Amino acid sequence: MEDVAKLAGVSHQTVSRVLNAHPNVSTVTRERVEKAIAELGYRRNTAARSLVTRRSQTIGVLGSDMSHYGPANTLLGVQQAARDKGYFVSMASLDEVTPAAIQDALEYFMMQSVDGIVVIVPHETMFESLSTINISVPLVAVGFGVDERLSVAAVNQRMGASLAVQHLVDLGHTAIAHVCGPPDWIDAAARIDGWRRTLAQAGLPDSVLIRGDWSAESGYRAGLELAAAGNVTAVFAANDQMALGALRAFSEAGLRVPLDISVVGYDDQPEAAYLVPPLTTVNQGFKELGARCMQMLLFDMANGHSGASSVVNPRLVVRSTTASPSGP
Amino acid sequence: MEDVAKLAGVSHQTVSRVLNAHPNVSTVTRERVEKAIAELGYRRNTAARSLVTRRSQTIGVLGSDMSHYGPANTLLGVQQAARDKGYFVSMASLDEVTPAAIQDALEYFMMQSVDGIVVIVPHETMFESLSTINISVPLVAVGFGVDERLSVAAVNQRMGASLAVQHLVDLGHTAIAHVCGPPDWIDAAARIDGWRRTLAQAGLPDSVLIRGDWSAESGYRAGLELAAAGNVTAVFAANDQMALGALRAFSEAGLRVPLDISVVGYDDQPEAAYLVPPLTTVNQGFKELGARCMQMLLFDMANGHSGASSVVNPRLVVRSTTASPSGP
DNA sequence: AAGCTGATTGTTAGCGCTAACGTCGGGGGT
DNA sequence: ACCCCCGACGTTAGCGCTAACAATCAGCTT
Repeated sequence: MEDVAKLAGVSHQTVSRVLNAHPNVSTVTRERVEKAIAELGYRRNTAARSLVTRRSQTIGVLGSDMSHYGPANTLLGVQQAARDKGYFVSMASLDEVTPAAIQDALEYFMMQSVDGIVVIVPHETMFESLSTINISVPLVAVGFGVDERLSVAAVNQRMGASLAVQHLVDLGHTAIAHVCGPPDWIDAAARIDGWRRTLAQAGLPDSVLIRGDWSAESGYRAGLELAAAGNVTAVFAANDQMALGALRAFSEAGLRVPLDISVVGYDDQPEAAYLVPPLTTVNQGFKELGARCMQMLLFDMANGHSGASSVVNPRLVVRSTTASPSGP
Repeated sequence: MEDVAKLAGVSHQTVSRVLNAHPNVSTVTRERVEKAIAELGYRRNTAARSLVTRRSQTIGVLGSDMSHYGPANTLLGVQQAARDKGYFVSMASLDEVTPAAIQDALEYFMMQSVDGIVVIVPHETMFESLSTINISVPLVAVGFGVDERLSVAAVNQRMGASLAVQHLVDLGHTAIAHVCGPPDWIDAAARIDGWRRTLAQAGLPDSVLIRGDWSAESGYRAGLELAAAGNVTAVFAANDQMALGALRAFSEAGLRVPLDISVVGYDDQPEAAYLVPPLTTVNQGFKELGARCMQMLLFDMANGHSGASSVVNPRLVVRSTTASPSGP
């Protein structure tokens, strides 16, 4: 930095002012300094800066289940948003979602003195752990229910489920099954709830609920089961993978989609549009979610813990796996 | 730190010595200091430490295609190894694998003054970019071919493919198709190569090669195609997803696995063991790969660029989708 | 007993940066 | 003409830590 100052014929402090976009620097000087910086390929030392500003410009992202579409994309969304805002992201991923592992990971982030933490661990267990653990930096949880002790950014899963189910109701379906995700997953529970409420609101009775595990395999099994029973005209699957499995099961069972049975997925994975037939599904907008996350975290970092929540609305994407039920 | 020193009745330097496990500290003093540290919940300031040691204890991990099993798990492996070695990991993921995006991400890491970089971008494009770009910290690339300009940690894909194909050859198969991954993916090319060489070594002619895109869908289509042609008794799929798709296609086509046709996958995803029938596949040992990566990076960080390479040997996992071909 | 050795501890000087304050000069009000 | 003010810089003092050196003392040797 001293070198830059010398080359530009100013003091190191003026260089600092230029770097920090301080107002009281004349245009001439600013340009001279910028030229010197470019010429020397100077980069400011993060450690020294952190030492005096007491901020690391780093946020920690705690994740789990990164092989799943949702968590993986949420991570990417957060990471991109952080980078856009000039933050670095440090990540730690949980092999097992236990209080001890969570504690360890948070301790790791504290060692690094991160400025804030984003938690992407969509399990009830995590929710419980967070209520007990007390951490000294702002923390935003992704995908949890609203809770005054926690700042939360989430996709409105109930609304997403509602969108899917209401779409089927509007088409005239009255028997709408749900293939849900595994227990302990918060999103799975929320989607079940949304499915149930929407049926109730439409004055329809509860329908078949089959437990899956997010995998295409489990969707396939559920599809076979539904095809055999033959008592529904539509299925709402809690993710696209399971919808894919169900589609295949129906095709094997000789059921035509959407003529004989309608299918709605959830996630809008890139493949969804290229399935045969293209899958009607629910888009969650992970980029947006990541951006909201950073926004909340920045707010909490500036103003202290808010306990606020930011909810992203999912969007129904109608493709070709849904239609009105054919006559009985 | 001064507080800890005061509480322990020593100088701040002695506290520093204890923290850095310096030899010349008496046991009594060490214990007193440790007690004081515990009592005050003291954590040493990373920024100040970095400022003087000139190391950030952070490595940057550049990744792409994190929704795929391979890259995602490599990242997890590296991340875990880094944490074990006391390093923090900062990540940046590429939306698109272009020289500009790569350059940007590396620049981002330089701003953060990472101590080293791990690149998990399994594309030919990345390899080309790395040859031109010159970066001032040690860099280890994952999964690339050996190149003296680059330090590389990789799974021996050719061997993995060989293991799979040789297993089929040993069972007596003579017509072994390959469903490969998309172009530009280094691993896909290496597996094709391994398949081809092993056939040649066994004195067998080249067989059917069908291009997939890693998705179950593409494996399914390939499976249908192979079933229709009926000219092979075994299939080696370049990943488990495609093997899964092929299994389904064969089942639809009335081919019994492994009686009528054998299938070998690649990756050993957790689901592989639970498919029906359980899938014979190749395990890549991502944990090990991550550990090797860190080992090489640490070496290069200590001794300057080595251009060495560390190769992890994959392991064939024989389950129930492979058997000797039935008579003609 | 003086001197040397080595183990243990304390003292000092930065690492590179920013915040706070000091300085300087030129323009406007009286 | 005088003063004051304010914008545009420079100077100084740390942020919390570690490396290098200085100091101390016990246990030896000569």
